Amino acid sequence: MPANAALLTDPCQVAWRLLLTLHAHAYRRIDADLQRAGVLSFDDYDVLLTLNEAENETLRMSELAEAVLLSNSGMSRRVAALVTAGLVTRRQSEHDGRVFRVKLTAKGRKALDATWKLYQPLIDDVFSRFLTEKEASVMAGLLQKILHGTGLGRHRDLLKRGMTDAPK
Amino acid sequence: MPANAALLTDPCQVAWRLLLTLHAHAYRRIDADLQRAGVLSFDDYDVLLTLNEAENETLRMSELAEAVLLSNSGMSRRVAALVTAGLVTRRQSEHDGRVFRVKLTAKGRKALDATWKLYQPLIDDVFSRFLTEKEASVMAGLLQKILHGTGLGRHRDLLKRGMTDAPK
DNA sequence: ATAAATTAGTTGCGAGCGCAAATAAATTTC
DNA sequence: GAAATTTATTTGCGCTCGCAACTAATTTAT
Repeated sequence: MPANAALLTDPCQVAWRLLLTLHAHAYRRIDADLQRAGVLSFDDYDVLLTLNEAENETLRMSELAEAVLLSNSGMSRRVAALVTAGLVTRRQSEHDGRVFRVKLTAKGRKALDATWKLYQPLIDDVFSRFLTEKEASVMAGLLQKILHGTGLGRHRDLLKRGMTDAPK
Repeated sequence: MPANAALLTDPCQVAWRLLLTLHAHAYRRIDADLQRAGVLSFDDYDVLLTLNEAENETLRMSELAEAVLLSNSGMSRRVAALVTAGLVTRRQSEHDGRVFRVKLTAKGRKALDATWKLYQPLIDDVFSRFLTEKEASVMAGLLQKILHGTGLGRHRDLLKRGMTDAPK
């Protein structure tokens, strides 16, 4: 049984699989709790947070889609829902009629903060409280190293001096 | 901007978010590559791998669903598809007519191995190759610590002497 | 023994997603 | 400067999922 044996001996494989398992458990649990609390869904939170961190709190559809790893079509529908809910606005660019810029509304910012109040302790519940600050730093460093290595870590450079240079 | 500030300073929050980002990127990329190669999907692979690791290569529907974090209904449909594809069998228990046991077929085991041949280098591409063996061990240790802490790490105890005691 | 309650698994339904085709607005080509 | 190409975004369609309702099999209660 080659697959089995390799999994159990190689620490990389073990780490990879543990990462998958932890993500699955944590995501499911947090998403369920957020839904039960009646605040933003995990995925909507991600969109609004991305907007909140963006220059002027605006991004074009495609930028938003790429940032949260959603297809353009998926983002199109999701933004439509967020507009209906009054959490963002979506208006056509004046310079280029093809692009639509999405912007966080005051209500959206409020929803973001309200969700964060619940989200933060949930992260703690399933993740943070099992790590010392030092361990968390080590973990963050390793994750960042991997993300940076794949060439995909540039967009969301959260660590240290990450916020100073624009995503370009 | 409270949400923003907290994210950027607390290493736990940074680690958590990096984990989400890495998972999203890696999952998408691996899943796309597997699909392009025409082997098992990531999710089907997970089911078959779980069966492969199980005692006698059989599990009941609900055990399988819980192991891969899928709803019972979802597993019901997925197993139906796998049966059609000839990768597993599903037969009613003699002792208790309510339970159905799913079992890996020879063809299923073949598909598992074929997928693994492609899957392994993909894991390396997006994950393993950026870590030394020591770093991978550290990472695995931290992840395991968290999973164990949440009380959800017991089912899949991959590290060290994990395979000796049954899931109970 | 039979009715009520419990357990295992499956379907109806609505929601969200990605892919590919369609639309709309630039830009390039000739 | 009109036609062809390219770019940004939105719809059509089929797929998968989870929840709740359902069916079937077993256990418990009386």
